[in-house]
Amino acid sequence: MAKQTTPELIAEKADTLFYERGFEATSFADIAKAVGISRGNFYHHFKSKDDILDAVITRRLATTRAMLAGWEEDADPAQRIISFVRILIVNRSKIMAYGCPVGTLNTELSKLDHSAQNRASDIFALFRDWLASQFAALGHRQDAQDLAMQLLARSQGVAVMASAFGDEGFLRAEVAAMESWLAALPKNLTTKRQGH
Amino acid sequence: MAKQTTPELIAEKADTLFYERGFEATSFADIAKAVGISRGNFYHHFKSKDDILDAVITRRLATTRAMLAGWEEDADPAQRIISFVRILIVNRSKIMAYGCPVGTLNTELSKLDHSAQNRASDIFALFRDWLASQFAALGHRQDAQDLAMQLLARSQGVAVMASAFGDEGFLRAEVAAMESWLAALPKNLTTKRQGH
DNA sequence: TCTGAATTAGGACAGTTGTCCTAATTTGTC
DNA sequence: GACAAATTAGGACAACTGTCCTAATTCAGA
Repeated sequence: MAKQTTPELIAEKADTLFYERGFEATSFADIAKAVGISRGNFYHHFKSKDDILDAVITRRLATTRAMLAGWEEDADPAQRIISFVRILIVNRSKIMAYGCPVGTLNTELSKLDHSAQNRASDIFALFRDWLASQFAALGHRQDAQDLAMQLLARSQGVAVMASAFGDEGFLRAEVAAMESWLAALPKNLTTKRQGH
Repeated sequence: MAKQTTPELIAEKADTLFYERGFEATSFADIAKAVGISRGNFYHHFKSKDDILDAVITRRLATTRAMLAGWEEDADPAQRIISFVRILIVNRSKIMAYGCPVGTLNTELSKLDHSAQNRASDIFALFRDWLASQFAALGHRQDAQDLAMQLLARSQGVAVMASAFGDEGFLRAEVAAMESWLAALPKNLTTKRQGH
């Protein structure tokens, strides 16, 4: 593994802190402590806190792309979608403690009326477009985007409720229900054409 | 209308600010300005910011109970549930700007590891239990709680995505889909008994 | 080994935070 | 109208915020 530069290390630690505590609630002092550098040193790498947020979003866009690319190794689009659904299981501890990193960041930036909210929603757009292409590969050309948004929204709802109630059982039940829903979707509609 | 006491007025203005900006991002100065009283005056009514949060949650519990009671005037349980779903439409402007007040408060308090998060989730519990009793009245005795949680989660997912993308079309489409789902639910299962 | 650039630590800075105190004012009751 | 209680304004307080500066250190290339 290549050695991490200081800006990369700052972005990584800030990413975790912004997720676990929120953007506003995380101070420079918190990040400095996590990285192990002095507070005043930040401004050689980032000119403001918003700049760090920008780097964190860029980082999340990159890790999301990498994760989606990894799921592409599975030949079956249905299995790829199941990989997406199962991140709820894989990350269940963090999700029950802090919610979904993408959803909660978007929510916070909306409230702060922060200009970076548009870039944050691009992370959602990555998932949406990737899911839509999987649904399209399953033959759902007409409603690929709708199905993608539905699944994305449902995952968000699960994350919010599981975190609010600390209810792992609900999370697991909903993941199972989403997999059943996926299996029950009509397939091989490739040649079917619906009138406009 | 009875004249509002100062503590009530503080709780009302804080309620709005906590919703629109978040709990942490709202300062005493912000609330003081909204109420029109001096900053130092707070401590005669509330001994800390957490005390104000407590009053805000108490207020939200009360307004939620009142709203649910209002919906009870409709004789048809299915229509009552539709009243719930349609708050997404009624409050769409605020939801697209700030998300769901209940969900976003729970999310923020989770991240802050705040002791009031349990009380905040009680607001969700009010909705869940009320919805469950409506589903039970529709004949879904066995799975009333599950259906309530599903509908609650779906609403939360819609609020998160509609706010992230600023997508009113998605919000409206999902409300319509939830109403269709409700209409398609099997009814009059009152006499049916499933084992155990 | 020398030199210029990159990186660092530590602190100064003005502003804001939640909290608390005191003194003045208003209020309700006799 | 007098008086005790409730309520108010305004500011003090230490701690913390994001930002910025300067001087010391480390590093890379000749």
